[in-house]
Amino acid sequence: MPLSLLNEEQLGAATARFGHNIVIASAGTGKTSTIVGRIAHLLNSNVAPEEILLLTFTNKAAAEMISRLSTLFSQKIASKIEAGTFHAICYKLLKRHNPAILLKQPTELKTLFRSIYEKREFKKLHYEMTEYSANFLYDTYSFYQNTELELCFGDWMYNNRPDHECFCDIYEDIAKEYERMKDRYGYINFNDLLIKTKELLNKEIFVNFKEVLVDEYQDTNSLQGSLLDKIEPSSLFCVGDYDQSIYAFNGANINLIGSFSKKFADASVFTLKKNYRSTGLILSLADRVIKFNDRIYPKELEVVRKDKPERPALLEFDELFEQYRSVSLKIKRNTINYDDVAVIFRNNSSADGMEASLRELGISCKRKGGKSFFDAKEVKALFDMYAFFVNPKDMMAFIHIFEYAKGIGSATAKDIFEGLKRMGQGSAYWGILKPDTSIKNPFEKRKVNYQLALFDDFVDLECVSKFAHLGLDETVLENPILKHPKFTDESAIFLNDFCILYKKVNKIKEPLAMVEAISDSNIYKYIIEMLSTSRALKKDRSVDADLKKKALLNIERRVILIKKLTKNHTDNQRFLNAMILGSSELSKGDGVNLLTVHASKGLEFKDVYILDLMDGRFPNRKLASKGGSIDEERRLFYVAVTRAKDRLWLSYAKEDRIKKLKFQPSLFLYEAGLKRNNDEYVKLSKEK
DNA sequence: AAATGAAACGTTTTT
DNA sequence: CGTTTCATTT
Repeated sequence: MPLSLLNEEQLGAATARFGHNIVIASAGTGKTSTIVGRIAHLLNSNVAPEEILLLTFTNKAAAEMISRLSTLFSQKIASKIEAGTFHAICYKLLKRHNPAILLKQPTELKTLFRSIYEKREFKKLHYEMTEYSANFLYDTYSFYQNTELELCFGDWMYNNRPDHECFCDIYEDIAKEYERMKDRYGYINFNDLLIKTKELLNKEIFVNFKEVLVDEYQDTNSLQGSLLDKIEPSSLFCVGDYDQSIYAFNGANINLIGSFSKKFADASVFTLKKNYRSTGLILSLADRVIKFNDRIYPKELEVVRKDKPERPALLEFDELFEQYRSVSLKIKRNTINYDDVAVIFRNNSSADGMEASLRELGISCKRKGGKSFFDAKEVKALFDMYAFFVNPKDMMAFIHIFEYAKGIGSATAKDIFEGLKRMGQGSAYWGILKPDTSIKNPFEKRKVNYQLALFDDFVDLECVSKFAHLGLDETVLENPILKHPKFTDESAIFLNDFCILYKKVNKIKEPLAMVEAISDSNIYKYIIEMLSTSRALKKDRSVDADLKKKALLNIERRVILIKKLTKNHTDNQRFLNAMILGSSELSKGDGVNLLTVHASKGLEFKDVYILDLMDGRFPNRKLASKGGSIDEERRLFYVAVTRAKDRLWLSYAKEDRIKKLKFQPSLFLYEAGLKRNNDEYVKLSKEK
């Protein structure tokens, strides 16, 4: 019985009556156990597993809790519980009602946004003002969608940035066209998952959950909050910690947790105070610092551990890389098991130096975040092909693939895609596999720029027979798409290889088989040949054979990793979706954990080293202008510190010799009482 | 419209 | 430092 393992305060929360319950759970107080206990209690009270919805911040967290439940109950019961992130759950629901949706990577839709943005003329209206960049506007729009529920984008922009009044209409218009374009292509992004689900709940669809549980409630944003309102469960069980709210940049609305008991008349508030994780000295350090923030709920942490603790230590260094090297050395000397160690930092930029230093000492480490992995061109290319094969409507994927063909850029690639669609009666799928050869001209007549007079309109199509000598596949041979004047022998072969692969993968349902088919194909080999060559280019434009070999090996390694990722996946669509929704959740190998503070959320380690505690870097003062606050930075510090179970080191360097920067110690080191120098402290405090 | 070469830039965090 | 964006050429 899991409930018997809970302490009194946890048990009280876990067995709370149906209704609106909020649990204020400080770091290390057994939040996860309480949620698991709560679900156990529900199941014991004859609530059916499919009547329970568990919303977590990461899919990993959801999987962990479900796995814990499956040991308590049966696997069969545990797997029936709806559990996942807001986004994952919404995706599931949407897909059920509209199977045609295509979830795309955020950067992908940014490209679409930019293409719309770039057609606008700002300067003609106001010479004296500079408009926001497409990038900034996209991010701002995304933030708007997560936080604003009433106003339209233009009005919201006007309220927030009145100096941009003259552009607000254009901004709004861009956003509207962006929405239209997404609709037209069937694309959706992360925000749309929530927005469209909300719309769905507004009309036809009802979901019926006896209880909805929300983990990490402090990081819920207004949009997610409104989604909860729409679901309107008869019983709501939210768990969070005000002091660990670190997602303001994503619209996390700290007021949701603060106003919970005002919003619901029947609300019960539970507080978990007993900390099992950390030593008293670590906790008192965390507590000293977080006390500088305003309190919403009173909070005293109770230290449960009575073992004799090691004092958290300050590490001071003259130079940035000396810090990384010394900390690495310290880890080597101090550590029995590298997996128990975490190195935590505010900015990802700290990771490279640290990783290099660890590697130098032969210490293995793992970094969270597949960002660089999924951004690699060879990975993108593979997944673009994958995406198109699974979903031939995906025009952007098609364009990206064909940009690799010599002489074909995005414009021609689009022509080809539209052409194939026409050849297949509206579906590129048939346009490739069974083109309608009776169509003489598959291309739209377009207005070309006659002023440049560079190219003719596509009135005079080339003859398909000019590729007869290439020995093309029968489906490609007669395909009128080859009439496009941009096709050369080389790009015709590219198309040919593409079609052959398409035919081959057409019936494949297994992700692993799919990845293998793609990576073994001629066309993929052609692409990685291009990539490795360009990576091995020297200044005099000759190819460094050694570098090229290395580049190919790197690519191969990534392909192997992709193959590994297909493990546990049996469905193409789901695999692809998981790659997008959980692209940052993979971490590989074992060894020291290198983590940003954000990534460390919810984790715990015996030994924790916090790096680069310099004013400007942590706290990151650049962010103040962008909606960040020193309070939020302080919460980040609090989260980082409370990851530590046994030992804690706080480290900073006085200078970056490479970038020629001098640093002051972080304000938080003073607040923690680790540094005493009143002049500096007063100065730093004033700056906030 | 695409390829090539030059310059700039950028480092906050996540689904 | 490596990638991304910009400008120039074909």
